Amino acid sequence: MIILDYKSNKPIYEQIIEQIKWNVMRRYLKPGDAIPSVRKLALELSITPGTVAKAYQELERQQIIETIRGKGTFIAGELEIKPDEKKLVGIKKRLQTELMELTMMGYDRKDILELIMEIYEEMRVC
Amino acid sequence: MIILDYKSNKPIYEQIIEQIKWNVMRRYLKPGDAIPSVRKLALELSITPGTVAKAYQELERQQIIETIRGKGTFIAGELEIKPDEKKLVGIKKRLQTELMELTMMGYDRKDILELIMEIYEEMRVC
Amino acid sequence: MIILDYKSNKPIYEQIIEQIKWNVMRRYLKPGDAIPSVRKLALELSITPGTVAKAYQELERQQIIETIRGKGTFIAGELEIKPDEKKLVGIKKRLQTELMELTMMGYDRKDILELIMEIYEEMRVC
Amino acid sequence: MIILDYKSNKPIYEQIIEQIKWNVMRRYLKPGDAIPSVRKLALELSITPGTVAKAYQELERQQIIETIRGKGTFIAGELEIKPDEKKLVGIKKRLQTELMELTMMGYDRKDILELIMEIYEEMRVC
DNA sequence: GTGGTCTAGACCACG
DNA sequence: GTGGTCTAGACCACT
Repeated sequence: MIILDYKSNKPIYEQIIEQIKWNVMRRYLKPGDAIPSVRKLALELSITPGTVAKAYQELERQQIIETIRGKGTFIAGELEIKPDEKKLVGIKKRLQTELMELTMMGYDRKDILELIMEIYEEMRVC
Repeated sequence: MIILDYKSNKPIYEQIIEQIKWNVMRRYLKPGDAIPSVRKLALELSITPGTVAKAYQELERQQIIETIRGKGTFIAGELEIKPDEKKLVGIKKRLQTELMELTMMGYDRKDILELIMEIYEEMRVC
Repeated sequence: MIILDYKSNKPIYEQIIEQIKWNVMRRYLKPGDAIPSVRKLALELSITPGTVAKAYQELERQQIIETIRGKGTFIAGELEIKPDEKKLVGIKKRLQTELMELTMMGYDRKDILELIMEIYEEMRVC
Repeated sequence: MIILDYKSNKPIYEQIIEQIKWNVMRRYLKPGDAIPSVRKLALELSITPGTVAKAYQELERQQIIETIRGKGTFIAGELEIKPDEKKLVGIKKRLQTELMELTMMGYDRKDILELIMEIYEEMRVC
């Protein structure tokens, strides 16, 4: 199940990518599982097929899904967990920005760690 | 000193906002300090004054800076430190996204907390 | 329908903000209603899209409207109704100025209250 | 005594005009009373003489003060309280805008009248 | 199509 | 000198 937030600044297609990746990681979707066709998902989400197609293209580029012509789209074999230094640098930069905002809102070290823990737990449940 | 990354997807005016906030938080800029005029900073950064003005206006809206008509722009006296539920929700959402990315890269709870602490300490170095 | 007074000292973008707020308050625009696109309104009013965009961005910050990427702009679901101390101080200052002017024109307490009531009733006519 | 708010959007010279007019109306300044020279007031307020001069010019145009060459500047003879329809229309428009803002902040008829009364009483005291 | 960002100018009021 | 507003374009990402 994918839930979209149309008001978010995050593009719809990125939200789809993120949620499918998350489902794969949490093993709700396993290698070989079929995922809905572009049209079907587009209908389900009431968005244009182009947006879904864009998400699927990116997922295929990242080798998370595979499209088999005439058959459909499937979760790819195995996820590689490779430490990506470049990606980590980006994450750290963005985390730092958010931590700065929190600090300016009056959050101290304890508050921030508590918030992070809270978000982490919420995330594991969903 | 403000350094722009023209290749970043982050808008230039947001980069300016972030770096000025940063300088305020690290006490490089103190209440009452003047910041460069719109035109001067625009010249320095080789961008148009409009872009700098947009950044300054947003900073004023957030009460980080104050403009005095015909005089210039200055760091505001009191910093906010007011709880803003809406803003916090946005921050939490963005933090969750980053935490998800980390989890997908193999980070567990301990690793994440360590990373956050590391970023926090880097940030606090005054 | 928005009517601009080009001779007014009030900036065009503020006039747009005010009139849209006005229409929302009088229920001519209801939550979920679409408002004209930036370009369309700009054409209608014979102004540049940038000016309309500025008005829309301020309205979005005030959570009067919501923009959905690639779709358009809509009246927000919930209207604020949150006490904003800073904003109230500004309003009081401006009201005091007008009350002073009225007093200097010979209005006493009764006259002022009558005038306020008259303006209020005019405004409430839905 | 004149008190300036440098952070206000209201121009300094307008603040001076407003406060002198107010003092005249409240009879703290009576016809024939001398007011400080441009330079003296500028020194007192730590502003440039040009700004004071601008205020005095406007006050003279409105026949509230008179400049006698070589003698100084004085409060003019009698204030005419003439109902100025054009001015009243402007005041009503601005009052309506503020009332709209208050209504959108959740103020009802009673709240608004109370606020107006409160502002009116504060004004009479100062 | 939509809004968001940016450029390169201009004019204005203010001090 | 300062910031505020506006114009008339442009390019971009998203849907």
